Amino acid sequence: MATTGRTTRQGSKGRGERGRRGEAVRQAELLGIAADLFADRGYVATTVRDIADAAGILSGSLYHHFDSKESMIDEILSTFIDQTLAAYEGVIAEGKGPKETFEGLVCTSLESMVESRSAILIYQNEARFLAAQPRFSYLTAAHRKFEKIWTDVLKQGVKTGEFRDSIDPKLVYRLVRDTVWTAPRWYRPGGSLKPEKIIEQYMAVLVDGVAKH
Amino acid sequence: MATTGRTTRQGSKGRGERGRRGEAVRQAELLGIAADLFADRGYVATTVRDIADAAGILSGSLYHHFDSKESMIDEILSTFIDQTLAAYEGVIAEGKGPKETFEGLVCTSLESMVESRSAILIYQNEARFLAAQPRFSYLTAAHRKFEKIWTDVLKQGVKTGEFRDSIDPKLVYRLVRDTVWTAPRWYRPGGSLKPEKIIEQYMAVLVDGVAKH
DNA sequence: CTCCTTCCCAAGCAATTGCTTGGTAAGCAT
DNA sequence: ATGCTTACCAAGCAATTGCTTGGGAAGGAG
Repeated sequence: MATTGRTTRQGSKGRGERGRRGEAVRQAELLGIAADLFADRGYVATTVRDIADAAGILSGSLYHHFDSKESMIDEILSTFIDQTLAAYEGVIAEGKGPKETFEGLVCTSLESMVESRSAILIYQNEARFLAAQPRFSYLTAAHRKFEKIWTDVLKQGVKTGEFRDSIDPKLVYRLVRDTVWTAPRWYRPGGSLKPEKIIEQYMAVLVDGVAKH
Repeated sequence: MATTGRTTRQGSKGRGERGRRGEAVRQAELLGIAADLFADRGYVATTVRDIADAAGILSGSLYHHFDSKESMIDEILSTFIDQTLAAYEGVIAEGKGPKETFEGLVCTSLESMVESRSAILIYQNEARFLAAQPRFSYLTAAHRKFEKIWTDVLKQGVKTGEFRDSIDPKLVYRLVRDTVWTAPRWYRPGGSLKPEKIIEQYMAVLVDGVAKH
């Protein structure tokens, strides 16, 4: 096991590449690699050796940049949540009506699939298990903020009469949330199915349903 | 629970049975325990010792009933898929119109939350990773059957004019599927939120949307 | 040049993993 | 009593896990 032929790490690239760059840059690089692996193998199933291999270094070397495997997923998730929360608040800040705001939230969520696909997948797949640990209590907090943002918009829409008053905001929030956050599971970046098409269809169904009126 | 409720196999009918009837009962019992653990800790994160502990036996004793941990999840998933496929085909067999059939499929899927909650969660969380292995190729096959059933109904509805002709059957199928299969993540059996309420709200949104017409 | 820091390798450790082996107590039939 | 089967325990093994330690090569600063 110890005598794998992988000991010569630099492939085509020379040592010169190992020049001095910002630590933050290298960290972000490694986090991107880790996020991709966590996303398509699962966090527990991904070993630190997997991550190191994908990065072209040895597993021990990862610990020069990170305290632990856990702090990697921590960084990935907290960054994603900060971004998402900021994006949502940006939509709210536009001060439009409930229907347009609702559409804006759906749109924003689906759009983030392109640049945050891995993070969304990790959040969807692992957050539920991680949230039990104190370290990841911010996940539960974020969850509540998300819920408030969405349900407020739905309630407002019912009040103004734009949304049907028979809807249960909490339940509809869950439906919509599950819908938009699960799309990255089958969405393939760069595929023939464009995000715009998905947004159009999802928006149409969520707002008007599948039935003809 | 650990009471040795020995099955009285007095009849001893066919010799082919070889007295394995008690074994099937115990197996189902252990599978239920394993399914619950897989569902709320994840398959990889659940150890065979966890399962054995929950069952009140030692980990090695599990291997009297199962070849491997993998064959446990295999059994759980294949059983779930068979049940679901049968239920879907039952709805189709009623021979109703597209809208009622669509509603029947949504209803059936959500209803299965009650008795197959763990299995749905496992299917949602682990199938994507497992499907890569040849042993679990039936997951991909089932996936295709599900897709055909749903999209056929949607296409039929467009043809009869009950559904809007602007919908993309494949995309809408994904939306609906993700929606109904993700609900078990937050649904709590025995809670105050009844499945009927969820079904009613989900049906309303998916068919008619949130907007007032 | 020398010193210091950065970023990595080489080796390995303690714990945990899925699973195996050999044995045994209990039930039932002959 | 004898023999067979069932369902378990007790012990442990090989592999893998996250992580640690000690060192070494490279480059900027003095």
